[in-house]
Amino acid sequence: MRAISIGAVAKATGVKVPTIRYYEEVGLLPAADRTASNRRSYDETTVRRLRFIRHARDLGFSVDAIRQLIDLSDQPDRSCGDVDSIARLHLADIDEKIARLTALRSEVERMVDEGAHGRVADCRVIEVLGDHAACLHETH
Amino acid sequence: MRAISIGAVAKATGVKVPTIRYYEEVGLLPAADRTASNRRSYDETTVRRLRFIRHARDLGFSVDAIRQLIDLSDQPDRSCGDVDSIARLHLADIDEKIARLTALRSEVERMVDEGAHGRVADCRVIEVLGDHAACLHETH
DNA sequence: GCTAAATGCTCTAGCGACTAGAGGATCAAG
DNA sequence: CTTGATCCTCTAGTCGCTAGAGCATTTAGC
Repeated sequence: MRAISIGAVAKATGVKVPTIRYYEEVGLLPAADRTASNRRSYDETTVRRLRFIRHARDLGFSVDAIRQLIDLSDQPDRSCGDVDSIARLHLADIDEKIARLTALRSEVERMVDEGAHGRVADCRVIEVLGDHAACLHETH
Repeated sequence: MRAISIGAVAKATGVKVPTIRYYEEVGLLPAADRTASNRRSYDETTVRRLRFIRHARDLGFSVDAIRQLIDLSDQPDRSCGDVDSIARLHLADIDEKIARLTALRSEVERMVDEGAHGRVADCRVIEVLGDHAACLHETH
């Protein structure tokens, strides 16, 4: 394996240099080997791990969830169940966010649909914001 | 108007005490009057304003957007157009978030639906995360 | 071989919207 | 008069980075 600089790793993975250092700091990446002049030196293993991390982040997994997934993927003989339940938890989380946003959306849309009147004094948006009773749902 | 303590305002609005102080700090609320012993002293005006703020926050408006809305609502003779466009911008923002989350959702669901195999070594979740090519969409 | 630009290093601070806690003053009820 | 609730300010932490200062080192062109 030949050595790769942090900049080259950044180019290869699309993860920015400071972000790579940050991932090291928070324990998503092991402390990198250093050259004689103290620069971080990587190999293909790190590039693969970073691609994994980036992909999981793109899918919205938290850094903490990714740490757990990495720990699990380092123990290939364990049951897949734990990995699966992390992913399912994340799915439930996404569902909740979508549901919440959809409820908000209808509320805000209703607000703007009631129309812009001439003056701020008659503005439905301001009025609705000031009076929770004007809302469809108790809980947004 | 009689004086209301910060705790009473918190109870009346559902906004926590430290959050009220924070809103003052960032300029959503004017600096409160103080009693002889330096405690914040409010009246009904603040309670109404805080309800407005809280409602807007519940609907996902940013503190910055709320600051603009408050400024506008203090000028009742202006056109309602600016208020309306803030709300419409927010609506577009919500739509974008929903679209993004929906795309993520399908990706993550597909991942967990491919099933938990016996060992982590065969786990589809780990595999998909490690290989972006296994995804439906180029951009999540 | 020399110089200048690029890249690397560490450290600190900032984003948004709070939340938590320390350490101290004051108030209200029994 | 004491006790507990409430209030004050200040600092630091949350999450996942991003930006910048102020250096050292490497690389490319000449």
